[in-house]
Amino acid sequence: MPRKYATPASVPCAQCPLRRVGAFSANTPEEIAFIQQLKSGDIVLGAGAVLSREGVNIGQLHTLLEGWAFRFRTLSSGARQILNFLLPGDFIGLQERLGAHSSHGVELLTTARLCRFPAARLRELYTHHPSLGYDVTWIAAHEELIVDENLVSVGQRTAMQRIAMLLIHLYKRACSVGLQHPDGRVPFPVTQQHMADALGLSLVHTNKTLHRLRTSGHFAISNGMLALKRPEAISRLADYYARPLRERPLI
Amino acid sequence: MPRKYATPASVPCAQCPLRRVGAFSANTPEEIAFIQQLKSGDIVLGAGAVLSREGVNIGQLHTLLEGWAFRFRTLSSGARQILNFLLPGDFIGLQERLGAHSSHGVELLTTARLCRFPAARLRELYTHHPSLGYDVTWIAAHEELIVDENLVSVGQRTAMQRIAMLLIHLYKRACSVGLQHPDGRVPFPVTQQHMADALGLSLVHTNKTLHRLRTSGHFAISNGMLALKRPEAISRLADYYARPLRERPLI
DNA sequence: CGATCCATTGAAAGACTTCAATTAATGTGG
DNA sequence: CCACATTAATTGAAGTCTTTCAATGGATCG
Repeated sequence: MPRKYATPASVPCAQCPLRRVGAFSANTPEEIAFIQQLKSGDIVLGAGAVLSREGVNIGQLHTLLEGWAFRFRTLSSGARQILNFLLPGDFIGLQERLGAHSSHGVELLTTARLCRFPAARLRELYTHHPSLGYDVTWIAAHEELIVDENLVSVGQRTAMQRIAMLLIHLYKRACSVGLQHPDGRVPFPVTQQHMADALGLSLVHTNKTLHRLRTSGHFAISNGMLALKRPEAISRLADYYARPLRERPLI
Repeated sequence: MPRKYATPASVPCAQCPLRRVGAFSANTPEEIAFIQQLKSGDIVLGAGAVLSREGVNIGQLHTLLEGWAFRFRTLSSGARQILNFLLPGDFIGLQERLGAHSSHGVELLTTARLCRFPAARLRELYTHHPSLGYDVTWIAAHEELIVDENLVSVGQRTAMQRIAMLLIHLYKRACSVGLQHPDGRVPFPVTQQHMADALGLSLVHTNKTLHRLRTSGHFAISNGMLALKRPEAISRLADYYARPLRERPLI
């Protein structure tokens, strides 16, 4: 059930822990102060909570501070397509147009902490700090690239390749925001059903394919942690070319 | 071969024919004048021309004025995934980051006329006209929704549904920019190979499925024109819910 | 210690792909 | 304007990847 936890003390944006992981581009003190006053507060939601439903517009924008989530769409048959996974630093809600119904839902994979802004104030960002407006466009375009990548997988790769792709891709993304443990493992709160829904595969086939990949020593999952035994082999298998990671904006 | 036609006289933005079809939101004369001086000119390319290649950044942004195009990615196996189709009014190049390699290519389906801007000047839009910057974000987010829709099709719909979806979707989009003829038909410069590449299907299966849809009287294609005989039946088949069309920005 | 969620397996059925050719349509050059 | 070349559309048949059906095992939790 979507438990909403007591609102924790809101961390000041200037001290935002995300800004220390090095994945994000720096902002001026003025910009950070502006973001700060835009922010209406932090919220914490439990695993499985639905941040927003399909067809409903919550009028709020979020930045994921901690935890994982995903964007999805459901067909009338009940089939669900996961559009992309959301990790710390990701911005949520740009696709919702003011006053329009949202075409997708957002659900949390883990307990998560989010930073909240009223969507109605997004415009202020553009008028007061054009450079932040530019950043928001960057963020939107970047998320589209991730969806592109998923579409390529689902449309052109075999089940084995899709799974390899998902593993390596999420692994890299997790690492990029500092989630990697000293032993090289990263948290992996994704069930096989989630993987199936993201990759356009049945649960059964996902399980069997995953099993073969695991048996052949490509990866291991235990206690919700993912270890990639042979990253190069997985990358090759998935036909994955890592684009050099660049600093990205954080709002 | 990518023939580049002689550069035609550039149409002034204030007289842009696209602004008359009613699908686009109005801009102030100042905004239009600003866009005008940003524009480096019109170009016309022939069908099959490659506007930009995967891995290459052309440093140019375009608005498609006339004609059709598509964005795509190719795997090392040679398999190609069409990410989305581009129709008049669509903006091209937002996913390319300055200095970064492009992850996808753009190819023309028909002879097309495009309006060109230097990508390096995009920032000026935000500083001089924040509202246009906001529009650009809108455009990026909107294109993502279209890719989302494609991903849902490829991941969750049957071959029959995918094709129905593609037909109805492109039909509506073509209508929205005034391409509909009095008899209800719209131009349809998409080959079966393009459909297959967009839907993650083989050419053979695309052909056979298309054949069944045509035989059952759902649609007809002749002379590069598409007629939808029973739009409701196709929509139902595809599990397609049309979102109300709203005016969208044009840059 | 049930209840519930997630992972696992075997077997049968089916949707879609691949292979291989043929036919239709479109375009080019002489 | 016809002949030849090329691209696009069709069709049949065999093969396979993936799905669906049906159960079972494991882990977590109040």
